[in-house]
Amino acid sequence: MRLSDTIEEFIKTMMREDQEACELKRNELAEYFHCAPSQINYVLSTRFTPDHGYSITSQRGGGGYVRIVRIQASRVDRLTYYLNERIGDSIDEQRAQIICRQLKEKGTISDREAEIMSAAVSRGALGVPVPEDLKNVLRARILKSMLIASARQRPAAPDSGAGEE
Amino acid sequence: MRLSDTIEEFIKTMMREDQEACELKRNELAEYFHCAPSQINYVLSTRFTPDHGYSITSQRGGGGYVRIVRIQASRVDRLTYYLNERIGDSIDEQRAQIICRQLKEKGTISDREAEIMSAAVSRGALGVPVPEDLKNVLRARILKSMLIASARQRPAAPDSGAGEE
DNA sequence: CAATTCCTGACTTACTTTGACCAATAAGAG
DNA sequence: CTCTTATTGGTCAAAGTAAGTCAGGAATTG
Repeated sequence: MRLSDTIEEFIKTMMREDQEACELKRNELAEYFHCAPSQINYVLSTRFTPDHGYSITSQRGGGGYVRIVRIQASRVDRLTYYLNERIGDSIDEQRAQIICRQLKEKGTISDREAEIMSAAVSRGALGVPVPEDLKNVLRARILKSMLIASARQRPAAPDSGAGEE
Repeated sequence: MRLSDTIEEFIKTMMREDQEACELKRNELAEYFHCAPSQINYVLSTRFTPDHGYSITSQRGGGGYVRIVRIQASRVDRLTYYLNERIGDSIDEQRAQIICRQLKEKGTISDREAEIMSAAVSRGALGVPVPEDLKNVLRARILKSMLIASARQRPAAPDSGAGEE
């Protein structure tokens, strides 16, 4: 069995115990498996991607960590679909807006979230001197990042009024 | 857990008791946590800056102290302030992230929205071949667009744990 | 044997902690 | 009242800790 597979298993076992998230120390894990620390990154980047239903956050420096969060199973397929089929490496403004609207109508994201996402990929926001092609690449990256971030969290509560002040 | 985080927590707890302000003795606190006094300054300068919504005043010499005051402003003032002063025409990733976190703590945006905004201006999302300066200009434009979009909507419903940590 | 996947190490970036030295203030001495 | 001196807090740079990136070599697979 490959080391990567062993490490993958190990992490998934941790995951099973902690249910929806687990935290690990990259260097400790590397030492435990007698491998280079970057091996851990390899495993994470090949087996714990959003497509696989995971999202990673980390922190460097003293007390650093790597946190792996499981994306709810019910959302993985749809997320994968959006990330790969609908968005891909490049997307124009109009199609991006449509996606935001659809996600809102399906209740995947709230009205506010849809507005925020739309705004982030709007012509206005990206009105900076770079070629249109590049803007579309940017749109794709930004939109995907936002979707992954929203999938990582608990589902959107249908937003109603109320707030501070 | 990191010492800095522990100290941050400690101060925030003091803060909660005393409501909007608290006063501490730098050396006492350092001794209490068995650390260098300058560690306290580190915590203050990384977690209690005006950007984080706090203002610090201090006095040296006998009977010296450090006083931490929470800044509060109306929603409209805050939005104007954020748009013009804090973000401006260009902003780096870290500062953008702090703004998202602070808006969340203030309850202006939800946890999910904070994650989404953070993701939109993250290094990952903007990881495209353009010079760093331009990325910061983009960050500013994107973040401002999102803020304006969220302000146009009804206030965020606190979607989870809510409140500042 | 070509393509893919796996694994490593050198280099980079990010965050934390400490310590040596500096600056301000209060309190007491002259 | 002025001049020390003890008592605080501030600054900054260096060392410490930990994760990320990337190019390339090794192993596996078709």
